[in-house]
Amino acid sequence: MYEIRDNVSKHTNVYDVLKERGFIKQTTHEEEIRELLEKEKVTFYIGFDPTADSLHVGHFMQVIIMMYMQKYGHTPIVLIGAGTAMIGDPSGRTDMRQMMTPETILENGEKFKTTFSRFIDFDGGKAICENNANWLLDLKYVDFIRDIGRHFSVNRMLTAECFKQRLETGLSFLEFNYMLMQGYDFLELYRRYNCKMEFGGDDQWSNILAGVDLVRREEQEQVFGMTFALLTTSEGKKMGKTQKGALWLDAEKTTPYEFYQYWRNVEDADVRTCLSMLTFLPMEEVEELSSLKDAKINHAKEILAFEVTKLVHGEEEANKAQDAARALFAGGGSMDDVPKTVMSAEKFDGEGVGIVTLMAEIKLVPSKGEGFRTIQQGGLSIDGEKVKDTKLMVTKDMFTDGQLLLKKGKKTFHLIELK
RNA sequence: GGAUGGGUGCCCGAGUGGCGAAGGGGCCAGACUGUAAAUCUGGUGCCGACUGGCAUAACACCGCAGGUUCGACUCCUGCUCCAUCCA
Repeated sequence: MYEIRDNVSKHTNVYDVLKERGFIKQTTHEEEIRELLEKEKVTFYIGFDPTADSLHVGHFMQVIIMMYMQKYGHTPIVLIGAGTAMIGDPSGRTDMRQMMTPETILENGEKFKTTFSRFIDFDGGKAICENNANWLLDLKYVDFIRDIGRHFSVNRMLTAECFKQRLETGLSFLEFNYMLMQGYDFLELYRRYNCKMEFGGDDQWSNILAGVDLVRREEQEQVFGMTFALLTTSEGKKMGKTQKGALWLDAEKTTPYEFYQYWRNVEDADVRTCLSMLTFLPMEEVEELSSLKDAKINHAKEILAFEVTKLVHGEEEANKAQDAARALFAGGGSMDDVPKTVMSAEKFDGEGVGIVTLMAEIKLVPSKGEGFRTIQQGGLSIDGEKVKDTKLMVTKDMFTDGQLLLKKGKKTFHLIELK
């Protein structure tokens, strides 16, 4: 469990804290929300559809919001969307999501739950974990459209931002229903837990409004919604995407070292946003670090990378990742935690192993063809020396203390260790 | 159900008988640098240890299956999926 320190902000109202950090994008009622958060302990919810087997950085932003809310005394409901995942949210998509089997959805949901409990305290009702499969799957079609469907105007839905794109490329009735499902979630949570707010990424705005509306119509009660900026680069591209796909929180899918490197390499222009939204450093410190210029900003990036890695993978892993990065890029330091493969020494007896074969074997390149190309283009070095010959045989005597460091391109390192 | 248009490599997208398929994006590498950006250059089917091999070996040769042809992404037939309009 990660604890947010008290010095994170001078503000006492979490609304001001979130505002200060640049999270808030749209609100249904700004003043009322601020006031409510000031006066009351509020129960709020954020939904997560288990469409993958690990959370990614986009989800993580939402988790951070919940951490802030919890720190300031409010009660988060983590809503696992096993029910809604059966439908698939069309928001911001140009094509339909692939249908998922209930088994995968269930499994993913379980993994989500474990991850959440690393950041949010579920003890003694301080947070609640719910699953909308609990009510959505048992709905009766006719009852549902009579009771809930009647509150939704198709005319209005069609004008909603989230369907705009899909009206051009095609939208099935299945997906069209997503909004009703999500709206209904809010109603259920209001009834069960007196949940008064729904938060989400800015792409969830239409869905959130649907819920706020529905609760008002069904219960004659005012509830609230708020969306948060999506994590984007200064050029508006989504952050947290790597060539391999998303940047996952699960160490199996994205190693702490890779995770660290991602943040170590963000663009100068994005340092501020990242520090502010993804770390709990006090704002003065954020300002100070992000105002560093030229090469000095690397210092800020190092802190960013360390802090975010620490948050996600713990201090020990963060230290290891940092040590490894320093050893590789700055020279010196411990090579213990550099990405590596241990291989048996006999393998390198006699003729040895072809360099390209070796590269492919340790997954430094996806195919041997790529390996040849890399070497031909001068993209590979061994222990700091550029490899010119694609026919190079790697033998035992090339290792120093049983280690050999391969470097592909500028930033990809891999250590081979003999055993 | 009918009519029309369309399915091309990671993505977008050209191509109407010689294509391992233009162009762009992305990605990889080189130069410059600060593990940044921008810019410029090269590369990007697979295999491989080489100026070679492979589509009767594959995830992967232009949606799938046949046919015409010396030769098919290109022509023909059937199927399938998508979009638009009509019912």
